[in-house]
Amino acid sequence: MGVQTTYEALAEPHRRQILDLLRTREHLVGELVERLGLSQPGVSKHLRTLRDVGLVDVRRDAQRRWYGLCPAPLAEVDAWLAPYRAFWSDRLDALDRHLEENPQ
Amino acid sequence: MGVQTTYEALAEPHRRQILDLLRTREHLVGELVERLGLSQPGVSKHLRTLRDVGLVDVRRDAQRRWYGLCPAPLAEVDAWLAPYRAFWSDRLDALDRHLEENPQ
DNA sequence: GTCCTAAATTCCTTGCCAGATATATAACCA
DNA sequence: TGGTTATATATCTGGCAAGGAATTTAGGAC
Repeated sequence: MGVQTTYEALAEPHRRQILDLLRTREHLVGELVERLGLSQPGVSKHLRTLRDVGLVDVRRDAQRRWYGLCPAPLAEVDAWLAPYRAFWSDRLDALDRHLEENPQ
Repeated sequence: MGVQTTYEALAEPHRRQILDLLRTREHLVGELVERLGLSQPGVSKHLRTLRDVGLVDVRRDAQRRWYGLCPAPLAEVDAWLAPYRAFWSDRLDALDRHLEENPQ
């Protein structure tokens, strides 16, 4: 139940922030709590959401849990974005041409 | 008020569907209503949301409104995604596994 | 003017999400 | 054993988003 798609998971700013942190290295829940300034249950709930959509995985270490990034679902978003990318790369090309043809 | 970020706008499947349709050509509200199977006010409200975050613009034509794509905000998402892209360019197999486990 | 069409806005309901507090689980240590 | 640490879950609440029906706005045709 609840958040089911990668897009929904990314809609929440704190969850994007968590992913940004996990991109550099694995983090403990407590570390994320400190960084985000949220309550511990709040962070745990976001991590649960991210895990449910496959953006994150857990490694147990005694009482601790190391959370790490699972980038695969982001590739799906990237694939959706792909046909749009042609759009603004075209426009940037047009801008480049315009600037070349109209030097300052 | 309401939806304020591109990410939130993209979280709603109907809105992504609208963008996909506008990618090919401009559309009238009525055309989108037919394609989406939503009520006319429902579609108008999604279009309002998309316009508020700058993903769409309108061209008036008598009583009609032609809606067109504004891809610029998607470039922002693409920029956020960029550092993650390095992750799966190494591991395209991870994407394959993910898509196999989550078929559409 | 009246009628018709296209789209936006208003109003209302329903459902769900984010957040906090409190409690539970579980592993370590003395 | 009891106490402490780390994290998860339960419960509650406020707010807001999505949807439809009804209404309003605005333009065009007659």
